[in-house]
Amino acid sequence: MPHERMRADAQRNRRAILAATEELLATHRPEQVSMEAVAVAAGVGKGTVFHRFGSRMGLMVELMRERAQSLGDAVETGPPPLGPGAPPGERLLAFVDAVVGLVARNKGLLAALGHAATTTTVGHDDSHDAHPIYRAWHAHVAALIRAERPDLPADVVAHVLLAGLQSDPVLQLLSAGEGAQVASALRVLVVGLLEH
Amino acid sequence: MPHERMRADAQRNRRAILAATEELLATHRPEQVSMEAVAVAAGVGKGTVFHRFGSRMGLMVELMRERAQSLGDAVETGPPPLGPGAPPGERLLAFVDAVVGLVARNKGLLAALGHAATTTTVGHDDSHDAHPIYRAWHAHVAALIRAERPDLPADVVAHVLLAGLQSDPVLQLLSAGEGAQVASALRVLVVGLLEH
DNA sequence: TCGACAAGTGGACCGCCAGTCCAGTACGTT
DNA sequence: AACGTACTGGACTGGCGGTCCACTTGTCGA
Repeated sequence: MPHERMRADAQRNRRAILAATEELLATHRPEQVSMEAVAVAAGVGKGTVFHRFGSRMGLMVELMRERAQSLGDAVETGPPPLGPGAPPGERLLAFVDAVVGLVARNKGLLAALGHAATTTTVGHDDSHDAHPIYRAWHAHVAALIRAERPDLPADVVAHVLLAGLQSDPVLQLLSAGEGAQVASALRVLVVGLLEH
Repeated sequence: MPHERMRADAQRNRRAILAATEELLATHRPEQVSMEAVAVAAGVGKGTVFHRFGSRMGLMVELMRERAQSLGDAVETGPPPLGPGAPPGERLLAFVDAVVGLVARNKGLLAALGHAATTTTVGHDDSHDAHPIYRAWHAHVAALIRAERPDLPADVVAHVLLAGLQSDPVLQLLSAGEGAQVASALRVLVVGLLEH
């Protein structure tokens, strides 16, 4: 599991594959970034990609995890208002801004995750478990909402707020550089939520 | 274009295909409802399905259009609060309720639309134009928001609000019969929006 | 009533993709 | 140096959306 215990060539290929995926995602539409294309761009065989990441979903999640790492750290141990210490309302606003920024900076990746989620073979019965990053974000947002508005079904409200990050039209706004508008729209909704 | 001018057998097959799609969507996961499966279930050839609807997306949009017809009528010419006459705020709340109800009643269809959108070959350059039904809903919501809050970027806020209808986690809540919670969560957001 | 022609039909076919398989390769350990 | 194992690559599979075209069948004017 920890990358440090992997064979040197495996580590090298892991990095090459992640870098190639990033590169392709930055220059092509997500559904054009096939696993084979990634393998070719990384200079490895298709089997290697699947051996390492298991599936398209696994590859995308891993890439997303790297991108979301610093935000996760900031939320858990960083300084307020993102980190612990500030009142929940402020933390929520800060988180929304941060998350929109993160998604905007990685336009194609969220779309690719969504694409992978609907494309990936659904052989197993546990069907739809969202990717771990979404789960973490949702848990955080729901907890903050619950702290300010215990009267609301925080889980559901959190899902609705985060839905924008998976919606095609919003993703397109972000690609078009309208990240600031999306963030401010979300802020308006959150503020309205907090002010009873 | 008008279905009445079609040959009798073509009309019959059109209905059979739509009915079969509905049936399959109600009993299987959307990504398992392949065009071939639809053709078989309808008792026609694959070519007929494509001749009539052009693509997977076209089929799903057509089905959605039928389902959304009565809502569209109610909004344009029906009685308040859904139809014209009531203040924008009330119309917006009524519309949100109605739309959540509609989506809940057609669980699989929205997911299938989303799936079609990401799956469908993207040969042409006009890339992402959302399906007409989403466009209509968005225009309506944006207009109502603009009427109550001219200071906000109504388009963007409308996209964020409607995003829930395309988000997998929310769609799952709806499938689980939690439609009422989703509707109330959206109401809370809208109310917060309207109360400055 | 009938014949002709456009509209409708069906299913073989194409290219593409996620994911599998396994024979071969090369790293790290002793 | 020699060995076992984890890693590697690419041919292969199954299934998809969509195309093609020879064939059939409603429709409508004469």
